[in-house]
Amino acid sequence: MGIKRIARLANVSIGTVDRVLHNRTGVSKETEKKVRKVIKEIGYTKNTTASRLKLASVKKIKFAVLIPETKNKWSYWKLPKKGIGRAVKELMELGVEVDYFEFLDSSTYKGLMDEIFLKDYDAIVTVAFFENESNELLDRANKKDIPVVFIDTEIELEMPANFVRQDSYKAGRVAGRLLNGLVGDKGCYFVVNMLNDRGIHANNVQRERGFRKFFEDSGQDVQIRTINYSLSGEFVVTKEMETWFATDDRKGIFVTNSKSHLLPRILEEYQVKNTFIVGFDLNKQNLKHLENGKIDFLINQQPRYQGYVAIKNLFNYLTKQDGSELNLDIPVEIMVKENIPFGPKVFAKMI
Amino acid sequence: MGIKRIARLANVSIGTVDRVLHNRTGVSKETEKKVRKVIKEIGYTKNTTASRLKLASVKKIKFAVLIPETKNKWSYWKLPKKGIGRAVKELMELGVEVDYFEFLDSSTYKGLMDEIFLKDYDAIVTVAFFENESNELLDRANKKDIPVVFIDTEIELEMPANFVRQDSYKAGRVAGRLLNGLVGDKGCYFVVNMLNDRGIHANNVQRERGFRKFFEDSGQDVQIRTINYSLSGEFVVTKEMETWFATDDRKGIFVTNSKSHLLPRILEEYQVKNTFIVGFDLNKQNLKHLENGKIDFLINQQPRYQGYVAIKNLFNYLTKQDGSELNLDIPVEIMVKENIPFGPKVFAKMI
DNA sequence: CTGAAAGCGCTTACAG
DNA sequence: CTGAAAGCGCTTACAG
Repeated sequence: MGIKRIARLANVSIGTVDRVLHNRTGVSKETEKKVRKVIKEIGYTKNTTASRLKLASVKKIKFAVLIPETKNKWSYWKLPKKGIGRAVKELMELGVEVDYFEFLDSSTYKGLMDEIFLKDYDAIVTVAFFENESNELLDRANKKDIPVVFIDTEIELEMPANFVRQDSYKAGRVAGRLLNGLVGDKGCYFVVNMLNDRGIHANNVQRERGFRKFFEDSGQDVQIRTINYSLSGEFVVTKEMETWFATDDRKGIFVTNSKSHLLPRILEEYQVKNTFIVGFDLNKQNLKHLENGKIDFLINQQPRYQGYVAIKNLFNYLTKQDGSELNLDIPVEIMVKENIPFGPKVFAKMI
Repeated sequence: MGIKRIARLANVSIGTVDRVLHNRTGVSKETEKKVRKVIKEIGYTKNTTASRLKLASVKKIKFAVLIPETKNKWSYWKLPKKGIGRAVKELMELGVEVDYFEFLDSSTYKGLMDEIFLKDYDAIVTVAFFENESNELLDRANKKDIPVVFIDTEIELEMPANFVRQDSYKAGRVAGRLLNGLVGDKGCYFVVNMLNDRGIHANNVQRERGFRKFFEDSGQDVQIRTINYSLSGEFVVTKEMETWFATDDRKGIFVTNSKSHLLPRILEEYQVKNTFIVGFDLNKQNLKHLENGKIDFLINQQPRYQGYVAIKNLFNYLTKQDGSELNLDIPVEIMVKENIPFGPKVFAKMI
């Protein structure tokens, strides 16, 4: 069982077996053939644990993680980072290390990317926010044969890439289904996009597309209006919103990002009743409103799990050539008041 | 770093360090104290991988899995078994082995339990279907210091026990929330329990309790009627069902087990319209009806994941004394047509 | 082109 | 009560 057995059966030393297994030079055609035959016959598979035990001390596996800043107290990005941290901790004794690089905008992204390529990382986990920069990173990584996983957001790139993210289009369809169930087929629906300094996010665009497609496919005669708000500065109620509040009484609002918690207070102020809300992400404010019934559904992207699984799967790829899960579709998890997770136990699944 | 360093710092041999670490006898108080001090100072933690690498060859970790029969083509129990298989495969190179025992009823359960205790298993994964037998198993395991994890179903036992299962009461509440959103507060609701030979299942009872509690808590004036059907033999439409079909036009049906797929055909036959259905489990027939819109929501218990995580967490307990996750609350996963997983990728999460 | 030896961190069996 | 040696399966550095 193992390299020793192969060596014995093939009548060579374990050093030679190792050379064949790693496709290293310095083995005669003859010997190689002999060894490969035995490997195949006994159905050898490498003991990754033993391998890493040895390598942990001499050849670390180093991850570069390039994500948005997490300094902000309620930063969403704390969550994937947490998942990454947990994965790294689990793999620490197998010689895994990580460096974090946190960007602010496309320019800092570029600068940190340069820094990353100066050192020799074995794999990169990042976020595809900027098309040009993402393409550059992927290109440079490919040339150096460094695997990359993009988490959270999928955008179209020039080369095939690995994404661990929720399918935003699908999530939008799910939101359509949920609101439709509550509001009915004669309703008036609103899609609310909250924009930050960078403008609208790729995920939000896809979510709206999916939402609209849901109603299109179902052949229902519903009205859907989109409202874009800028979140730079104070959140103010515009004229557009006021007319919106005055629409007939069956309403469904789909907030395409994590800010759905901004709506209930405003709706109350304007005495808008019977309005259902679907939003994204289990942040504290959103959960509060799910709890008190002012938000009806939240969609969870399992951000912790995304980070965790990106590292784990890259590790499997690097150590076992198992790249089967470098692309991962995170399920669209539907949360209501009654199934929100509390306590560490439930969250354990998502890490 | 490691046992060697401790030995050097404490001026003893690694053998002695090992004795202290494993609380073995044959170390003088003096030496022990000295060694413990160093261990504490350098914040030593054992390298589990190295440990298992050695032990894999001399001391296997053997799991006994005692679950209902999986022979039946569509057996639900194939799923946890699959998850268990995957976990065992992942841990194989660390010396993990498993034996499966499949029972039919309480008597075969008892017989297989006896068989299990004849050999020396390191841990047991089973299902708490039979109160007496479960208590006996737990008691005997406790006496031999063998950890046990019950999956799928939680029942009250005489001693504290580990459960990896979905909270059925909570799942019932979720079902209430979902149907309520669709049917409204003046609706008439039905709870349908499908009984097999063993009578009603503990999970079904809890699901119904949660469902009813949801409406009680929400203070809504709704009618809820329970109908129990025996599934032994043919599924027939009873007089009771017929009166039920004739009730006013807003209807919600909560099927407390995996058989919700039996209803759509019957409702059609009796021309019952506008009736919403919530059921459990992503079996093929249920998914078909979710797809074609005849079932509105399905609740997933992540059976694969339950099996997987039971093994993984028992392994962590046995090798790292980490028993923090032997009790696990599997999230109540809400499925609609738009977020049903297809293909292996998505299911990867649940294994 | 090939082999023998040392070592990763831990465990065990044996010697004293 | 304590230590020295051998070994888990793999990798590396060196010798020939």
